[in-house]
Amino acid sequence: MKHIADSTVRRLSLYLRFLEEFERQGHDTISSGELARSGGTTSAQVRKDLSFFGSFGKRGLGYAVTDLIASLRRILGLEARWPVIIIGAGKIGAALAQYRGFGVHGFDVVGVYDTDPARVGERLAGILVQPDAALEGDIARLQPRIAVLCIPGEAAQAQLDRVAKSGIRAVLNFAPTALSAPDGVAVRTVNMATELEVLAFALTNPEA
Amino acid sequence: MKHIADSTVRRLSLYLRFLEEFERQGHDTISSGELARSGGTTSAQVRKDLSFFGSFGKRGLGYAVTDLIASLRRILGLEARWPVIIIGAGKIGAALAQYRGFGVHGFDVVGVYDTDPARVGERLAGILVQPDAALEGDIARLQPRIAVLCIPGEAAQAQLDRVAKSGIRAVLNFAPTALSAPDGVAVRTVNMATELEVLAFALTNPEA
DNA sequence: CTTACCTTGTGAATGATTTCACAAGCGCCC
DNA sequence: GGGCGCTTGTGAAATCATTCACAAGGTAAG
Repeated sequence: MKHIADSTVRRLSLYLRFLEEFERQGHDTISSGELARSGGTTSAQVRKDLSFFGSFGKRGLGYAVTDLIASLRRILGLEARWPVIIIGAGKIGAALAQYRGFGVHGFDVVGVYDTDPARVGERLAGILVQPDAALEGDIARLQPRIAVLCIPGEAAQAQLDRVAKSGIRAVLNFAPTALSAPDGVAVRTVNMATELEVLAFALTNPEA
Repeated sequence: MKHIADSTVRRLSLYLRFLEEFERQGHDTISSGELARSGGTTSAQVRKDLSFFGSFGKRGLGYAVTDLIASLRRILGLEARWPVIIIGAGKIGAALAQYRGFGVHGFDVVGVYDTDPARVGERLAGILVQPDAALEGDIARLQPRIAVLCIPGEAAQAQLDRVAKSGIRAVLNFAPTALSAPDGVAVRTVNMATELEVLAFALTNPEA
């Protein structure tokens, strides 16, 4: 397959959000233009994004909402559910573990881990917090595909390397550090400081 | 000023993170190559990013760490502190309100708001949760420059429009919806579902 | 002072992404 | 069936971002 740009995949996910909303509102079909307006992009962009994966619309009519949802879910790899582990049961980790939107979108939290004995044994949304030492065994047993790191920056690289060694190939990092990703491991970092700084820049340079 | 790409600003923020770390480790100077290696980019990229704003290095020697930190902070608009309000004191809002990293990077949480009477009056990291109705008055009084939305998706657009009307020009959105930004308002959305879906796509299409 | 060695800053080249523009397809109505 | 209005899918063009490559400038040592 031709390489697909990250920006394209992000937009596909966004389109999926809107299509789900459109479906709830009872719409049967939608045009690239309507989808574009919801997502702040252009109709040509929508069509180009989809064209990388095939042809999903009917000329003159638009896209069948339900079919397009199914196609996008297949494209994004959401036909099966993805087991996820959360590493770190602090404020952010606990908030994520209890976030129901996770499950709605096809991701199941199958484990939560922490090094702090005071947190081990806590129950978060039906999951018992496990000791950090249980990680390798649980990865082998539960076969999670994605790890979410909710730990301090200084611990993040070590835990990334550790889960990578156990076979995890996708990591979502909330630690405020850039990580160097082991070969073949997809890492995405969500960094609050960076997001705020981009906003500060925008406020400081209104014209840029 | 020439328009600066979003990707450039994000990298500048990343460079700043590394430079702070380098400074702690006692380094006086750093070359574009070293900075690039830390941030997973190339030396030419580092130099090009900086060149949009001026000339900060010494040929043959590299960059003076402390000076470059100061320059980046000035470029990003971090010379003054930014007052921030958090709207929504649920799991995520409360976690953010208590996150110390906020303050470290020059952002001060000056208000937390919630519509739920049960949450109003709670104390989060020294801030009392205020009723939603106090929002307009507090914005006029406290002059926050950034609002962080930690509320359900269906409420997000309305609250965005509301704070925009009160004069807020930068919003960080944690609600799982794309928002249409009023004119002149910078909005950044952090969407967990999208991040996870990008990872699911990467796992499903290892070659893409 | 001169040479050897580094590293920056930056036009030019390349590569990637977005936008344009239009032929082709479909539904509907007469 | 033919014409009209609408919308897709897609090469080609334009724009935007990254990488290359090298002249210019600096340090250090002899």
